[in-house]
Amino acid sequence: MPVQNIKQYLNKEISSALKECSGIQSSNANVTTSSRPEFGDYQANGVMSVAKQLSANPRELALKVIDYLEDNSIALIEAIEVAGPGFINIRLRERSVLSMANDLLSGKNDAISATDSPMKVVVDYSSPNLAKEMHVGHLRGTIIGDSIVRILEKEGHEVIRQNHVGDWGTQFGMLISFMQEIKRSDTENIPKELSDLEKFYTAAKARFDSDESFSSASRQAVVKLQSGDPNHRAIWEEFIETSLLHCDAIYKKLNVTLSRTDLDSESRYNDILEKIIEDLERKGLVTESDGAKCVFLPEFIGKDGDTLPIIIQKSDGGYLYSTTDLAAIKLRSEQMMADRALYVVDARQSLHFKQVFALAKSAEIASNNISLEHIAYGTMMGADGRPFRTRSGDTVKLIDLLDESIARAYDLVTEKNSSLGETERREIAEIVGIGSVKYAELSKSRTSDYVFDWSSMLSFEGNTAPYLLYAFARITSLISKSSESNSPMAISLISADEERSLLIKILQFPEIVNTVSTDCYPNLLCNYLYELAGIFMRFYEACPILKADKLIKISRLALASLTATTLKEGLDLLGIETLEKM
RNA sequence: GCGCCCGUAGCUCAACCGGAUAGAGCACCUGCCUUCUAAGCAGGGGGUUGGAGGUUCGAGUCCUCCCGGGCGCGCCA
Repeated sequence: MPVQNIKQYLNKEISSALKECSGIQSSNANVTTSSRPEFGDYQANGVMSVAKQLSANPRELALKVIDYLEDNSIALIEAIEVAGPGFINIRLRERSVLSMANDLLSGKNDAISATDSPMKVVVDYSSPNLAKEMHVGHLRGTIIGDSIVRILEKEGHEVIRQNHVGDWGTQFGMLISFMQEIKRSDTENIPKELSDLEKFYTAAKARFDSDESFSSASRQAVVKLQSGDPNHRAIWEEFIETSLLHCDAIYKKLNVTLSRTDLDSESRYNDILEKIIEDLERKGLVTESDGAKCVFLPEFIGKDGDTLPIIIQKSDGGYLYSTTDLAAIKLRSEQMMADRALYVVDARQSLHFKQVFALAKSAEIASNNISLEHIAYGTMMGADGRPFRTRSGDTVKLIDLLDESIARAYDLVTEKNSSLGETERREIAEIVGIGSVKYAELSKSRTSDYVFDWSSMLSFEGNTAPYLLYAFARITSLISKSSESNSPMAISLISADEERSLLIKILQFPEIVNTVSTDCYPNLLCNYLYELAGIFMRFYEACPILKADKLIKISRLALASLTATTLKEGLDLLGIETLEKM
């Protein structure tokens, strides 16, 4: 079994050595990559805390661990030594590193191979509200979710995408009522502007907020829709289809893997919502409060120290988000038999999910075998530090942001590379523009709120997608210029520090991917790829390739080629396409 | 009022569940295109990690308090 994940491997080996030397079974070597290059390639930080438990001298314990490891001679390790208060510093053996890399180059091993414990994972993401067009706030969940899905699949898990679109809420009553009003009126100049769903929604909302009789008609309309009235149903279907066409267009443009078959609309649960309520009632969990059906779980305390309700049915008989979510959990647990269900949703909904998950578990709607996880992401803020809006108070349409990014990329490629033909520049602009926007979302830590800013979102310098794409394009160009491109390549020697750092960085790719698939932080993958590209750039500046002696030239070309493969694979996992030229 | 999240360079963000000298990009300054793509590279200035205590070999990270911000808290999703 070849070593794939170096960190994991070292951690396992050193941890067991530490257990052996200390007698403490819970010993963890806590191996990380070295914080400074002069310390080596990896370091073990765990000896000190174990030594404390024994009240032993940490350096002495570290020495014992090293002796033990040397007796068991681990091929990967070239040098190992104690440093500072009890760190263990490790330098990898060049021969082992080269052979690992060459196994990747020859195709003998894959950088990411299928896990031996595949899981069935439901990923609920994107989930726009179909009453309006997608706006910039929908970008984050869509992009992060799509990256997580790609990574899980790459690792060999079975992934079920679920786009839990909002198509069944109160706003549809409002839209239907408004549509009926327009159809009744004979004024020809009111456009039936379903092509601009956003305007239609805004107009309907204005009526809803200003006219009492309209808003109560709207509420009745929802009830009619939900009870299956054919007229209401027909108008509703018109809205949904229009809205889905918008979504399809956005997903296509964004290169997001969602399709119609992944739809998990709220409306599909309509018929079983009643059964969910009955089930909860039978289990004695439901309390009626002010006419609404609620479940009170003692661990949730709200205002004034009262127990917080989970409302599952409104006093007018309507169902809520909580109800459909419970129904979705039931499906995902009982029928899909998922091991994990990931909800990639804005952090502001964390209380909602805590409640729903807790209820699902205690009411046994979800089995004990499913792990329900809210993959929360931070809110997009405006420059004023409040959730993002434009000056007029409207949100920015997602499609406008994407088009702007592509337009700016087009101007830039025209300026940088005017010799390229029109269609080629359009292609480059598309990939650079979309890639930049996606990368801007992915590269920030998932949980923190972040400020929306056109210029940083659409920047093409520094830690951005174009930086990575540029590194890739340089390598493609190199390879196409070399006459050796067809001969089998291998990295035969390391003649410069830059080569060594690049090589080791490449081999760390699986470590990162593995971390992201469990913790769902794609920004770690972005950081990694940025560092990888940065190391490549330095290597490229410092080490001539095509002009080098034949042996070195072939070796460096192979290294560059492996860098390109890694970059491409990584960008692929982020859902970003690569370019041969830019 | 209660709960969750956050406060790191002028700005936007990192920091691998407590590790060694807190890193990038933008902006600013200085170099590098008759040699593999300058969307790049090399270098410079810029920090009491909001403040005060505490825990220990070691704290941006953990605990307490304070200041400041965001979000959530009964019929929206």
